[in-house]
Amino acid sequence: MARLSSDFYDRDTVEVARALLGKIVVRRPAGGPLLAGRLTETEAYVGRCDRACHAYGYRKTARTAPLFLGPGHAYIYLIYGMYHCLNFVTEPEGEPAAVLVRGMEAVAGTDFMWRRRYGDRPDTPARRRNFLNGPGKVCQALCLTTAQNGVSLTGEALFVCDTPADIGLPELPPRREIVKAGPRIGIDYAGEARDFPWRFTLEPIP
DNA sequence: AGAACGATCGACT
DNA sequence: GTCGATCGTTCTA
Repeated sequence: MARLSSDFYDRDTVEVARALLGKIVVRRPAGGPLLAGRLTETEAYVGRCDRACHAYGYRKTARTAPLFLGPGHAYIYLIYGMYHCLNFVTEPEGEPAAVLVRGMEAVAGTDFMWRRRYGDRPDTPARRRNFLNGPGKVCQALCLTTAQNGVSLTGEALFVCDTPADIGLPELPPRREIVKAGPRIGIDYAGEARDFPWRFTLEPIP
């Protein structure tokens, strides 16, 4: 299956965060169906210069070690004691940095992901709106926990590809969309980095 | 050893 | 809009 190689991630993190929008994240959970989503919201985190990054100032600890594995690995951590966040490690090896996945649209395995999020609760407009629009929600739907922390994105369990055709699915209809940049969410503690416009969303053109 | 806190979410006023 | 849940990581002593 055609997937993005480590070269895709081996460059400036802000560029990767933008380039990932519209791409397809693919997950094969053990004993579950193929899951896929179209990325609609990302954020860049750069250890070298960004107080909001867990590896700010090249801080290497047990938690941040995956950020030093080099481009094309997953960095997944537990937050607030109950949710997980998925990141793709970027930049050349030795530069700890990553792109946080904050949102996506379901492409494959939708029913399975719905069950992961809501169990048997029925479909409502509010639940549709809030299905996959947050980092913890994405990990819940994709069955991602720290068990997958550090895995290579060139493996089978988790990777990104350009289009659904790359995994044998029908192409999606073309859409009018633009990339919007803005400040990142939930990092008010991060000093000057608080205002970096490193959050990217894919928005419909009005 | 102990305390503070967090790249969140959902329930509730 | 506010607030609590819940626990690993990190820092301080």
